[in-house]
Formats: sequence, structure tokens, C-alpha cells
Amino acid sequence: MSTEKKWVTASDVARLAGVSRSAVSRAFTPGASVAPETRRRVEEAARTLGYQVNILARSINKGRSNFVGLVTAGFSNAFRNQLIGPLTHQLARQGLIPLLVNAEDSCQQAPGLRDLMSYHVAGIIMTSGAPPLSLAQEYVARSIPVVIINRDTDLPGTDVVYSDNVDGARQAARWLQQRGCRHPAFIGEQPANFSTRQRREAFCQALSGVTCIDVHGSDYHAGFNAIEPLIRQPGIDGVFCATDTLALGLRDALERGRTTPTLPLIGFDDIPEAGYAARQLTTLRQDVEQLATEAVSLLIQRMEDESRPPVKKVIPVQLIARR
Amino acid sequence: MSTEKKWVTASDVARLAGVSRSAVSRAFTPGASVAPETRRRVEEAARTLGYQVNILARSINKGRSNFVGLVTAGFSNAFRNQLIGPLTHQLARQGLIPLLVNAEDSCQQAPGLRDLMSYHVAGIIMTSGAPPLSLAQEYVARSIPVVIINRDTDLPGTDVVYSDNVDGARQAARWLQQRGCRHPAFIGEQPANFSTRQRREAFCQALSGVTCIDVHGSDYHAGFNAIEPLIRQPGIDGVFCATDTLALGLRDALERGRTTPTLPLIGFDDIPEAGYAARQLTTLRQDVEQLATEAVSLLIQRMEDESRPPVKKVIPVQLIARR
DNA sequence: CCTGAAATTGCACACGTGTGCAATCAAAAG
DNA sequence: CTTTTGATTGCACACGTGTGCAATTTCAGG
Repeated sequence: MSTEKKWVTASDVARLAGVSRSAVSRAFTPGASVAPETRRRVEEAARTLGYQVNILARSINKGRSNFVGLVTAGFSNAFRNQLIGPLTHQLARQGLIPLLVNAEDSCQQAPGLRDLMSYHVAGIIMTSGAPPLSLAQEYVARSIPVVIINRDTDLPGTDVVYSDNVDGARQAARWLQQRGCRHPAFIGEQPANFSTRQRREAFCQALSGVTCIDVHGSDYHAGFNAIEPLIRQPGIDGVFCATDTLALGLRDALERGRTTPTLPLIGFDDIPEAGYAARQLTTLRQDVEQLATEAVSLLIQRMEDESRPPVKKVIPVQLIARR
Repeated sequence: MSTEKKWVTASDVARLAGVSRSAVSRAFTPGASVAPETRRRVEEAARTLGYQVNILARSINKGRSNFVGLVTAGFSNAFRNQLIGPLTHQLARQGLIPLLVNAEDSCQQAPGLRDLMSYHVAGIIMTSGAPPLSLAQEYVARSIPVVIINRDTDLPGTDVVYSDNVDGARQAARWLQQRGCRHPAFIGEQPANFSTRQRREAFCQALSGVTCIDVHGSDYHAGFNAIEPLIRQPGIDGVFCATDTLALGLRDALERGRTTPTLPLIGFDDIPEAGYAARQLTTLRQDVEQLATEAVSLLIQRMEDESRPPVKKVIPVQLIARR
């Protein structure tokens, strides 16, 4: 039952079909010159033997692989998880396949982010988060296309795509104003990542007298605990949270002490939970589909023309008014 | 600025270091015979040139790759997302790297699940969900190790690891009984997947007179809407939901109509949201770390000994009492 | 039947790597 | 100094694939 040969090769197919190995190769290469009859026999032989072209060998030969490093930082961030689906989908549409790399544990471990280079990936997509950006430079030096999502950088030769945080923050400001907000607050993680920084700056610029509250962490509990510094600041009548996760945590803390009337609250991202029937969090929706589509599109463009000047693509966001 | 040669090869390093290409290869092969002085010069040359061993070529030569197909069905399931982190971590510890395949869109698309075979993966890990299990058989036929998580199967030659749904359901039954539950209900998706089926059957067997309520969907809204068939059944005084997501949806629906006194409610999985300060959902925690560790361990065992008899590994679950 | 062009095929080389085998070298033993 | 032993090295082949080039076949046109 245990086959002696581990892999079925093109030679096996050729032998069974009674043709040369080249013919087999051509039969599986679109646009190659093969007689219809030959192609038929090759395909039949391949089917009975269960042959599949060895993409590793093909990659070596062509000097270009189908692999794309998909670098992320853990899977506890709801929004980032939302992004992975469309990304893999768009990559698959282009015949590319993602090599998943978790930058969180790779820093300490041997087979980590740097070793992506060993796999000779055709490109790299980095989602926002903690991955050491300096490492991206190494890839650029080896002329490997790098696309960075939701994080700005002046690294030469890397394309960037991110949501329009500035416009989103302005929309949030307008929405709060319309609800009669006079003393707005902004809550975000400190140290702030790119998105948080942009949202805070634009928000503070759009409204005067914004109270900025820093929290240490980006999860639900960080938002929940943000109520303490918030009540220490009297008179706040509207809050813009850097992310939905923070906003949902804060909301729960607010509703625990039911004394205050409903405080206008707006988040960012539109994670699934924000749309839950019992949450109905007003937020600014990031267009994950378009983020993913643009990221893959830029990646492919750079794969075809390495010297193309870097592009910064800004994706519009949409206000989802819920409560 | 644009390098003529795309990839830095071992020959380049050899030329610079003044040794043969074989020496370079050996310098990067643990346990090979290389003089310390030679190794030093090779490593130095490799560093200046930025050389990394081409794993694709190495895989071809050795007839075994580092790739492991990580098959999932979308990224909207909170529990499944929790599993991905530990899985990639454990794989990385073993020098393996996951090829991410989304079985949702691969069915319709050309470069899908079947083409995983082209990449000559060393093994495959399938998480629960919708991927066509019949396809796993093709991999077994090619003697590619397959490990299936949270899904039983009698496919010969595939290892299975899943949480102890039966014991979990019994614990849920006991917990409800202790809270004075006389007329229990079970809520789960229909058609039911493996986990839901096991939990329902064990729950119905542990308690008498269980009312089974079917919902169509596995997300929050499905749980939220489950309140309608629930109130149609009078006298229910305790509910066991197949997943936390369903339970959280139902809980919100229950709290909307505040007339009923708090109804004992218990979920399954222990997704992050269940531990939120304002949710505090009692649930049965799946040990994602151990699930991942066992899955990778089984995969490696089978990679080393293909003929090992199939194993079904059951991971204990833990009751997390919260309210 | 003959000729030319076009289509198809096979050979051989290339991609970058690991490794058996024999040759070389250094050092220890005599 | 000679011999033996062990470590180190280079050559050559293998892994499975794509493709240029020349040889072959097919076929239409005369």
C-alpha cells in the first residue's frame, strides 16, 4: 500500500501516455504548443496517476513563486481577522497563496519572519500591528514587493493602503456635534499605533477642547476600565473611541452605572459585534473588501514593475449611524 | 539599483568565500562536515550577500516540504480564529509553515483546496467547518498526513482531535440541575455539525425531557432570534447553547424583555466575548492550546510513520462558572 | 507527386539545492 | 620519516520542472 515513489512526477505521466516529458510539461502550460490528441492522452494519464504539477519545481525554474507572506500580529483583534478573509480570497483569485506568519511569536523563535525570505515569496502583505517595520526594509533591499495595510511609512519602495482615518475622525466630530456635544473626549491606546494617532490628531483638529484619555491596551477590558479616567473628567458629553472594541468596553461600563443619561458614543472599524442587536454601536466602517482588493492589486502591480514609484492609497470610510 | 540576478544563490556565496558550492550547502546543513574556518567564511559571505537557503529547492531535493495546509472555512467564527494562533505557533516551533486555504471560496475558484496538492504540502490540518471531507480522502490516497480538528470521521488514515463534547454536555446538564432547572432546552444549528450533534446527543441523554430548538445559522443573530421559538415553549427554566455565540445572542434577546427572571444559561467554547465584564457567560472552555499542540503532534508523528494506526484524541473541557 | 510552410515533438540545458563517493589534507601514531 | 586515521573538500549526480532549438511530422497548395 505504501508507494515506493513519494511524488508522482511528469516523467511517470509521460511514460504512461507514451510521450516525452516535455509534452507533459507543455500540456500543463497554458499557451504552449501541444497537439489536441497528445493533450488528451496526457490529461488522461495524469488523471489515473493523480498527477499535479509540482509548483515548487516550477517556481525554481521560473525564478518566481506563488507565495505571498501574510504577516499579522496574533488573531485576537476582531478587525484584523475581518481582513484576512478578503485578503486570502483576492490572493487566490490571482493564483497566489498566503504563507501565514504570526509576527508575535516569530520574534523570539528561530523560524520566524526573517525566514520568510528563505521561501522566496513573491511579495509580502503586512497588516497593522506590532511587526518590526525595520524588517520590511530588508525585503525592499532584496526587491521583494511589500504592501502595508493601515500603517504609514516612508520606507522607499513599499506601497501603503489605509482607511481614511482623517475623514472618519471628521465625520465622528460632526456626528457628535449634531448630537449636541460640547465637551468631546477621545479614547485611544497609548502608545498609539498609526491608525489611532491619525484619528486622534484629526479629531482634535476638527473640534476644540478635546479631552484625550490614554488607555494601556486595545482590548475590551481596556475600554471598560477607561470609565475611571472618564468620570474623573466632569462634563464630558460625547466620546470618540479609536476602535469599536474600546467603545464596546466603555459602553458596558457606562451602562453599569445607570445614573448618566445616554452618552453619545462612536467607534471605528465596524467589527461584527458593533452590529449586534443589543449593541447597535455607531461607528465608522472600514471597507475591508476594498482594502484587501487594493492591497493585492498594488502588490501585483509592483511584482510586474518593480521600479514603480510608491503609492499611498486611501480608502474611504462610511459612517454607520445606529443609535 | 535593480539587481540583474533575482535570487542570491549558494554559488554566489561560494564564489565570494572562495570555496565550493557544496561547502556552502554543508555550512547550512546541521550536522554536516565543515571545518570551523570554512564555516566562518561562508557565514560572513552569506551575510554580506544576504543569502538565505532556497527552501523550495531544498524541498525538491529532499522530497519533503515544510508546508502544511491550514484549511479553514472563513474567519467569522470567533472560536476558530482563537485556534489559528496556537496552531501557527506550534507549527512554527516544528519548522513548519502554514499555507492558508479558505475552503469557503475555494470550491468555486480554480486555485483552491485541490491545488494544495500541487504545493506538495507535508501535511494538512483541517479545522471544523464546511470543507468537503471527501476531499481529505484524496490526500490520504497520496499518503499525505491529514489531521482533523473538532470533527469526527472514519476516513482511514486520518487522525482526529476534538474537545470532549460529551463530558462538556454532561457538565452543562449538572450545572443546570444544580441551579434548579427542571425543563431544560438545547439550542443548536440545524443542520448540525459534528460538535453540535455530539453536544446535543449527550445533553439529551444526561437529562430527561430536553426541548431541542433548531436555529438556521451559527451567528449572533441566529441566537438572538431563537427567543421566538423559545417563548413558544412555556416553562423552560434553563438553556444550553451549542456555542457561546448563540448563547450571547439569546442572552441579549432575553434581557431585552426584562420581565423574566434571570434564566440559567450556559454556552460552549469560551470565546473572548464570553469573559467580558458585562457578559460573564458561563461556558465550557475548549483548550485551544492543547487542541493545537495535539494536532501538530499527531501530524508530525504521522509524517514520520505513515502506517501508524489512526488516533482519535479527546481533549478535556473545563466549566467556567461566571454568573 | 512535390514543395513549402506550419505545427508538433524531443533533446538538452537551466533553475538551486543535498549528498555519496573519491580525493585531498592535516595530524596523530609508529 | 613513514604510515595510518580521521576530518574536510570537490566533483558529479539527483530532485522535478520550463523552454530554446532543431528535427520531425502534418498538411495545404501547386
